[in-house]
Amino acid sequence: MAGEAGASTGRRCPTRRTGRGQATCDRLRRVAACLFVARGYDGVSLDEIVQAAGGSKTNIYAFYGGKEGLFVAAIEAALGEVLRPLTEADTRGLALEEGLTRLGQALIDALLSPKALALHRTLIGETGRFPRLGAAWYAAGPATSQAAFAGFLARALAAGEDAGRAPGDPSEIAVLARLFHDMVAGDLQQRALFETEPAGVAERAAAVAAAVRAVEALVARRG
Amino acid sequence: MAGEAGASTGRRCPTRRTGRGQATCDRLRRVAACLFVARGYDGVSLDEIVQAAGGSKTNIYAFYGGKEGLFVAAIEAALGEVLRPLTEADTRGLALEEGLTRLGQALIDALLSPKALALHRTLIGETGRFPRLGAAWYAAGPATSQAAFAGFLARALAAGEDAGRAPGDPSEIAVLARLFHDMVAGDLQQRALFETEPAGVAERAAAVAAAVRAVEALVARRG
DNA sequence: TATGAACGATACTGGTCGGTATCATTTCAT
DNA sequence: ATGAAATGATACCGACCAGTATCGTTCATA
Repeated sequence: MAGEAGASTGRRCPTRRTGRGQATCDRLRRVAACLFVARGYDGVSLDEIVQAAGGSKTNIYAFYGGKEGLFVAAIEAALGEVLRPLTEADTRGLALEEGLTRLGQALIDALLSPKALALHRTLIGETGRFPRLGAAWYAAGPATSQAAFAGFLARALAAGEDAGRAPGDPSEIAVLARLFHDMVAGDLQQRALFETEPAGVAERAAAVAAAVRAVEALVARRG
Repeated sequence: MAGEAGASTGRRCPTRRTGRGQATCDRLRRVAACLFVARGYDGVSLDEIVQAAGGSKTNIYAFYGGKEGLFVAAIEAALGEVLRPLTEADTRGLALEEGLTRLGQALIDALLSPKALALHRTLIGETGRFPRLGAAWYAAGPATSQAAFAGFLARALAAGEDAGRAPGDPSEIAVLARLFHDMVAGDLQQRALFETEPAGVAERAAAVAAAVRAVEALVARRG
């Protein structure tokens, strides 16, 4: 409910923010993001954030309207960074197998990173209290990855060796992208989230390879 | 740390539990399961559980050793029930497509049920505090489903129309089962967990159908 | 039925936390 | 420079909560 708007009572949102104020505001958000991601909403107290970031609780109410506003701002800022390596991967000119393998590796490495796992855990627990954040996570996560896969698939299938075939219905490509995403991420992510140790390099590579082989089989069989 | 053992201090664990006591013990666990699953560990107070279930806080310490013990007992009891319809599904004698479709439907319906979603959300948030529960969830969830798929695949491939082929390496079948599981559950489960409305019947059926088609393509191509 | 253990209700304790109030200090526009 | 606004530090309030203590009531067994 509370964004960056002013608090209901007490200190008003400043109309003329100081340079120092802006720095404190940013510092609070960064520190809060670390702590919230690591230990969840209820696991972190405002006093702890203030102690680690400097400033005072007064700032939190002036800048973010309260604990909930700070949480939303901190998480939203952290969301975009998780899949950065995937969206920035350059796959132009790569053949189907090579490009999918590279994208799949980037995805699984991003998803199994400690930060992504912690963010996932924190967000899923707070989707009830902050529905907007849940939707934002899906958009910045699975939806973004699938779009990246679909973009590459469309190019690779249009320009591939079997270019004589149908160029690939967009919806068919979207399904393919979704299946690939799920085959790469599904099980390894679940295990990383619920068990203690995430999968090692070999297991990740094997999962990606299996998913790539499956997509190739689907492509070869498509009519 | 605390199972059903006695509390560290205060009232000791009774050596001769009364009939009424047993009933209260069960009622506490059932009510606690509902509340914990719905609102998480921190979201429920002992007073609330006691008020809803009858009995008194004293029982919680006598029977379960404290809040953590009650949480573990309640969640563990709830774990086994989620995938009941999947493990009880009878697929003997069914062909590949029909059996996979039935199993896939059972899986997705179980995973998207409100109870399973709430349990998933609660557990994932508490995996840090209760690692044992996270592992138990994976074992009772994905691992169980995959085993069910693998069992059916082994039978179907051995007895199928193309029985003349290799009977199917067990590890190959396990990979196939994992891929099928992930293709059925992955995206729809993510969306249900993070967005507000779970997918409808049509979308579920489409996801299952796509996964079944993919498995058929893989089976046809295997060598 | 008598008796000791198990159980239920309730109040209390020590601690934590979100949010507010207060006041001293710093910043910046004039 | 100067004063009004912004910021920092701190104390405080009310609410909540896990866990304990106490005592009256109920049950099971002998």
